[in-house]
Amino acid sequence: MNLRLHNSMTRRVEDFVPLDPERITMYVCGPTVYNYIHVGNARPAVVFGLLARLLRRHHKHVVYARNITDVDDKINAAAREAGAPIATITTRFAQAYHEDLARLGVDPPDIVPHATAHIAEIIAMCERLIASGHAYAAENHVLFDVESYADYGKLSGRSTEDMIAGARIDVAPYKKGPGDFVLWKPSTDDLPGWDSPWGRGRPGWHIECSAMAEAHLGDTIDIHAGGNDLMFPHHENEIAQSTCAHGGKVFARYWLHNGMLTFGGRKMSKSLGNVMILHELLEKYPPEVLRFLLLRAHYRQPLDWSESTLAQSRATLDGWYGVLRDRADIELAEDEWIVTPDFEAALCDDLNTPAAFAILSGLADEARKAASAETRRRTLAALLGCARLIGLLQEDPENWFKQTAAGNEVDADWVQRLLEERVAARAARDFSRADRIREELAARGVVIEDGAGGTRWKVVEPGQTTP
RNA sequence: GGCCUGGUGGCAGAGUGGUCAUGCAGCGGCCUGCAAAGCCGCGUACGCCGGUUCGAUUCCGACCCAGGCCUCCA
Repeated sequence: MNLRLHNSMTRRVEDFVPLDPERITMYVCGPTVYNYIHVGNARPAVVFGLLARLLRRHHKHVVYARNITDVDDKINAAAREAGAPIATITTRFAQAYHEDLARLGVDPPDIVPHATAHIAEIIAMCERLIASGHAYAAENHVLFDVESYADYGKLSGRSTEDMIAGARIDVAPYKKGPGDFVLWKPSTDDLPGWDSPWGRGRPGWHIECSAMAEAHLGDTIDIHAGGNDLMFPHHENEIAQSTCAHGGKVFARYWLHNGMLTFGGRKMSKSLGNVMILHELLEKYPPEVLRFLLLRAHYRQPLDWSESTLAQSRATLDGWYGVLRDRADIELAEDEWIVTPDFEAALCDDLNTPAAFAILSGLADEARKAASAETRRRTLAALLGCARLIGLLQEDPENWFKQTAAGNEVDADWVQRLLEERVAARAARDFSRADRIREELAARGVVIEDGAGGTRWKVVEPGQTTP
């Protein structure tokens, strides 16, 4: 495998060469757990989860950490609003996060560090940064001194002057420089807090990732990934903290950033209110449709979420499942499934999932049309193997076509009864009656197909929007 | 205003200096009692203007447009 990845730090696609081939380390920024996530938040988990899967195919020891940030002012606000303890909120939504992602076919990471379990490490890192002159305490805060780190701004491509020119930062009086950011801040009695050398307080936003990456993965990690909206200030600040806390050692060797999901042409974001909640989408759509849609565009590109793209995704998967259903006579054990070199090469080319799907379509085509039984068998094994790698076509083909959307429950016995009546009508050449039965089924979203082996049926989305 | 992406056929979406992406939708045909599914066939797509080149959608420059970051954000 020749894996190539786009490194945001250099802005180019580079060969991935691990620091230690015996232990590959990857850190992905996870959610702040104060509510259900929206699909946009699921994109990095899906995309970089796929990357982890790819890495594991060729490296014995991949250590993949994806954190849970469970201390944050938004959590405090959510807890107050719900009248519930903070831990109730964070536990509930962290669990929902893991469950919802599992349904999307995302493998759990090796390590899921929680910020509140690393307060000692956070405090220790603050102390080290103060001792080395990169941070200072002021009015019960600890702040990072941006001026002390010459490379500050390198990842996001901005200079300290640019940032000051932006001037939208509220400059607190205790800050030495306007760009300095908080590592530790004081807590009032009603807020969660921990004792520290600077009084009772809590960590600022960025320090937890630096502390957790260090604790679990080491000073220098291979891959650090997240949404491109985190490049500044979150990742920039992580780099500053970690690099300075580690005597100038490189923090992350490859920075990967996924593009944003858009909805109605705008970034899907909580502040704009144009979000689609993953938990709710999973009630309405087969999870593979959501997963496929998330992988249909290259991960660095923006991806628009719409009824149309959902319908197109469903239609494409229907086509592939149709092949599986028509080839159900071929017995293939899972260990006979294979991943073709071109499919893997597409994924290894900076996760070019659209190219990989083009290959999958070709395999589906061959599996259906191949003249020889041997070729059909081989291409079907490839279709299943490649699809499994990318996390699709894992459902039973018959069930796939009978999946119902919420509010469109179909009684299979009822369908069966009508189909039998229709068989009788057709045998009697009473076609008008047969057609009335078909229309009755169609009204409930059931489409029937007469074939050599009898009549089969499938459910389509009621009121499905035509792309 | 600064920094950064991107503008590809009806829609979605890869890619490339010189025959092909791919998917969805559509159209014609075969098949079917009729459909559906399947099969066969069908589309002078690369924002605009210049430049480089034998040749540019692909490289360079200007312009227009869209989006992202600069504030919490995947």
